[in-house]
Amino acid sequence: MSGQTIHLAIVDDHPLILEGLQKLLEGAAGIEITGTFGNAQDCLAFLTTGRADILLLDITLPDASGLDLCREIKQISPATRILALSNHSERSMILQMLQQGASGYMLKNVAADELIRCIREAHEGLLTFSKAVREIMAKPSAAELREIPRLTKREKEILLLIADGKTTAEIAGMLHLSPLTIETHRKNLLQKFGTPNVAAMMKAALQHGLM
Amino acid sequence: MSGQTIHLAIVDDHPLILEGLQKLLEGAAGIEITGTFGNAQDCLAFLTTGRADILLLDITLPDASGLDLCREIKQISPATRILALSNHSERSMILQMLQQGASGYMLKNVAADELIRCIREAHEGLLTFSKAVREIMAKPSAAELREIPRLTKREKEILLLIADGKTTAEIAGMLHLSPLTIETHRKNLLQKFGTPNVAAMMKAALQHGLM
DNA sequence: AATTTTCTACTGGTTTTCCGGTAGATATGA
DNA sequence: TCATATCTACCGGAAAACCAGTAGAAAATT
Repeated sequence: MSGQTIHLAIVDDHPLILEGLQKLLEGAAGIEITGTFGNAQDCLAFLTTGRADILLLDITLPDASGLDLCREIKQISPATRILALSNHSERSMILQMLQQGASGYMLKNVAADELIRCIREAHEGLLTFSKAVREIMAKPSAAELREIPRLTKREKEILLLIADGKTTAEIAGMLHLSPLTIETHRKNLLQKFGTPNVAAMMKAALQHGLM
Repeated sequence: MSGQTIHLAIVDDHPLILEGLQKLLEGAAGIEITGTFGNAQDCLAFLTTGRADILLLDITLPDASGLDLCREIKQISPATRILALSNHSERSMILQMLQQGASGYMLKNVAADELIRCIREAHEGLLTFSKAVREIMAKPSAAELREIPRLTKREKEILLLIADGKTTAEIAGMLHLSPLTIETHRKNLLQKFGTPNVAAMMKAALQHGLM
């Protein structure tokens, strides 16, 4: 693999960005741009027959979100390594891209030499970020660490059972408690999360990493 | 910061690991081990008064999960950078640690020089992983990419509103549709996810990254 | 143009959740 | 020992979700 040509594809909705990246990379030894696309659909069409070792992927596209496209590409072309290239600098977005299978993330102000380094590292099968992204990721924001409901042991146990789709009656049977007891716990959980129903509570709990 | 002594704390439930790490690091210039703990509680007690620039954190502890401890430490001591040091090599676990605010992750078989490099990089405010972890992260498993329900545009729209805690009547009002239409969409969503109710559907949707 | 998919809306009913509380027993902490 | 927190259980009822379908219109695809 080392010494082989890296086949690179790029998706970005701005032609100027595509032009700029091509110019930036044309001097890079061992990197060949095999396709550039302005939207998700063209990229997907290319990948069903074409080949890309590395895909530089913007997150904001006209016909799909980069998150959805990332997940879809990893499904149809698992060997393609995806590097997000985006102006989105929120830590949560970076984590979501990783969750969708991306192998790395760079902000659009990345320098040429760093861009090339990241492309090479991704090609080597390594998770890779530009330095700016590594700094962002090492700094969880205050919002992300905002007060998360402190659940008692029993509450957490019941929350997990609710998440498994169990009804109040089922949970009562499993824990050998009265359904009215479970109803009280549910009520308390909704109050702790400040949510009107289970749907919103599940979202909050998962986003806070309580499950 | 560069040239300053790094105050390092370590949490692991195995005394032999604590001993081994101390031995491994005692020759490292600029790294001072300020505390070692065998459980979550002792570590938390230390951090309420003591100080650690970097915390090496095992995930399996006798009195708490490393995930919960990570989140809790970041809340009481946001400046402390946390590096997970674990035998857990699943990509999902790594992502969860990042979500709880960790600045990096290493497997326990990490070499001494790499361990020291990661400690230094974390101290510099950078996200950092051992090479083995970078390789794992760049390789989403097949299970993670398993078939995810394909939602229509309208279904996704309604799913997001459900996740925001809206009732059928509220969603109907917002979208100018009949509540009966929304009920049909809900039924179809439950069938696509194969879940008995909204709670389980929310869990599945979030874990698949559909939101 | 024909077919398929998506979206819309409906029936009549059952099940489940949510509401806004009260309150005693047990466990835990100071 | 005392205070606090957690867990347990209850009231009566309204609101909401879930069930198992049918079915036509519009949009999208072939």
